[in-house]
Amino acid sequence: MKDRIIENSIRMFGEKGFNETSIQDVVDVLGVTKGTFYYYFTSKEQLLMDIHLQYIDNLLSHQEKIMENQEKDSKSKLYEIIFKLISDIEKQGLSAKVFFREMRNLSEDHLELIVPKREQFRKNIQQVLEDGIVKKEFRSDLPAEIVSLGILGMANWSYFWFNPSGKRTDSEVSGIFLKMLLEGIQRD
Amino acid sequence: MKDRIIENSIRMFGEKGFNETSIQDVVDVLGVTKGTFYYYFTSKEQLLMDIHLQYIDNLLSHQEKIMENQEKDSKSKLYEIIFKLISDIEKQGLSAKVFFREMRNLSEDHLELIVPKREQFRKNIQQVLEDGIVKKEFRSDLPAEIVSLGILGMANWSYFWFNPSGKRTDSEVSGIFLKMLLEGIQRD
Amino acid sequence: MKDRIIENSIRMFGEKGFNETSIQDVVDVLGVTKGTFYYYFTSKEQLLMDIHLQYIDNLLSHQEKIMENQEKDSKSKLYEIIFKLISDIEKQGLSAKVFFREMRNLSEDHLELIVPKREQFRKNIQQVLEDGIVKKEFRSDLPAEIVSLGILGMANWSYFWFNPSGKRTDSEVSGIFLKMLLEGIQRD
Amino acid sequence: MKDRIIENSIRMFGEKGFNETSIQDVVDVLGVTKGTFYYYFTSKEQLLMDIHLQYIDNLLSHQEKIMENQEKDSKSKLYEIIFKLISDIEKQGLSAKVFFREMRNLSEDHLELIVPKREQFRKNIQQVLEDGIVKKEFRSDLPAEIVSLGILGMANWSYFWFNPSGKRTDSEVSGIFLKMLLEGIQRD
DNA sequence: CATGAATGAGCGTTCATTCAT
DNA sequence: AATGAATGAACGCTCATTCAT
Repeated sequence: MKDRIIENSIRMFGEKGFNETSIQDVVDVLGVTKGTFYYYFTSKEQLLMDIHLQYIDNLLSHQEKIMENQEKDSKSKLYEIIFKLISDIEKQGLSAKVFFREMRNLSEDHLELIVPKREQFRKNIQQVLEDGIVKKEFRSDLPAEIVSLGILGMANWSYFWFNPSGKRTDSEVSGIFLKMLLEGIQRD
Repeated sequence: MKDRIIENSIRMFGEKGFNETSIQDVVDVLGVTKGTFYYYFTSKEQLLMDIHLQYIDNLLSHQEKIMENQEKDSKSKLYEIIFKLISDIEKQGLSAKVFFREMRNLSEDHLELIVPKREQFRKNIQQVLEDGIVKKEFRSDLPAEIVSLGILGMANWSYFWFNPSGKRTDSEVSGIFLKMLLEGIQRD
Repeated sequence: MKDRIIENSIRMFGEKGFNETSIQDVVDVLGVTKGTFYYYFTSKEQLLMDIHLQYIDNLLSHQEKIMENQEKDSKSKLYEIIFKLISDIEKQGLSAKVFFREMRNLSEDHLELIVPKREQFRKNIQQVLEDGIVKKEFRSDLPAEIVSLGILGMANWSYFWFNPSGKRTDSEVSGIFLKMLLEGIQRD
Repeated sequence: MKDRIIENSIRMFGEKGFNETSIQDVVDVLGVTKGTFYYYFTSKEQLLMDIHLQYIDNLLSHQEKIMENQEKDSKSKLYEIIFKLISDIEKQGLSAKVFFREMRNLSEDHLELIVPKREQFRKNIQQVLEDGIVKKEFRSDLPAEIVSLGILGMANWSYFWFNPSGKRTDSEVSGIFLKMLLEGIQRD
């Protein structure tokens, strides 16, 4: 039941928004009553926190699996991270939507748990960049921190416009973004 | 008074969010009553629309001034557009925050006015890219549409992290982003 | 201006209702501001009172003119009173609507002025009936008070259904009502 | 609780009017909170609709029982219908008051349900009249439609003046009205 | 005469939350 | 494990009224 509530509310929060979806809305769909909800969750915000944790933990563990791979070079890792972000829109787009849009509805206490994880995700990208600089794959005159933020922006922003059933696939978009990043758009 | 209400609510909407700020909150700060608010605005959403219009119209008119300039090459124009977006965070960062975060609270009717303007802003970036391709400043094998979205993402995302009083200035960040974009991060 | 306000509000109160019509609505149509309204009227209810007075005074004075006529018999007078009520729907239907529907919005003090006039109107009908009984025009075994109330009900109720541009004219309906009243609907 | 709310609001709407009675007023009397009200009703208007339905359905079913009776002649049926209307003032006078006065506060959608029922009630009276004409109980030269409206007016209007504890009983008044109707007030 | 700004009280409604059963 | 009744605080909004200018 707890899982059913989570699944359902991801869908509803993603489609209508957290504030726009009442607990009544959620339980109505499941055919149970509000009492049931409060048996499994201490508050609406707690549910939101669960969704956030589930999403960022999955993302982080996936990212770490990519990073641990010793055989791949930094470019490949970068590609895979970007691809993961963009392809996630297709696979668990609503979770992502909730994650990016509704974080501000978390309590201070919960934010203190989520923000570092989010920051960790960015730092991992920065790590990939710095590794690549050391391995002479990437140029060394651009600060990895700002570059990582630029990459994240590019990828995350796609949640606002990327349409999985549109004319470009996730791997196409990821490919274009990687080329931009690596080679630049300037004509040689 | 109307202007005072707008200024104040930009600040409050930016800091706490649109839904999290009640009209009572807004008027309390100004020391007036709710009646006064409704003397100047027909609804809370109308106020949000006013803020949106003010922001996007300013952005668009500035962008168009940049684009009209015949003497500058496409690279310079790209830099100026990116710089405008990032430096705006300093000057009217809260307006930007409201614009990027609260659009979903606009009514259908109002969205029909805002969305095309927002899209126009992106199309203008695409135009700069396409001009650059024709003038052989930019490579021609990357689709200008996706690239424009990547640029927008990079720049807009900075609203979530760019700190005007942090260790990097707006022009530094813009410069780094431009270098990334033009030359790529790959080592030659 | 005062008259223009009255005329206009009769129309608006009649069409939309007293509570449903705001002073703003009224002054908007006239192209003036609320301040102007309060220059001419001390309150919204005062305006309603003026409308009531104007209507009932006109009705009463007309009724008294009918009653004073020495040449007419009681039947004719009854017909004329009923006809006046029903034909008024055509000529000043909205005033009548306001009068019948919105009286409850008058203050206690104002009601004390209107109710006796309204009661006077009924008593005058009763008087016509009693005169007719004395003159042997009407049967004497029906209490004139209850009969007068029945007549009033029949006539006033027509405000809810009588349509001046419908298939029956005001004089037709008045004629039918008079026949009912005088001769009864029973077959001899 | 739902029934207690309905009963109470009939009384309050009847005494003060629908618009003049706030939900706060209603729940205060019951010693509960507004939340409770909205647990049982979706809106204030929904409550009004419930009251209307309850009233007209009771009236119609009673009327139909009268009409089905094969043993009674049309005159008796007419009497019983009039008597039902007038005696109802005693038994559920406030419901009637609400029904006659507050219908305009129903929504379009709800009106579409109530108006035909109200019209059905009048049509049933017309039917009794037409049956009586066929059976030669009533004269045939008066249009049954207008006569039915006159009868309804007479009876309904009594809600504005009939006082159950006054000097005339409901059956007295009904009797007088029936005599008026059948025999007319004219002296033979 | 008329305006325009402001008030303040009230209203219908929503909704997360509680709790006895 | 789940229900259903109830709470209470807040919210967006309306509107008759006031008053300095």
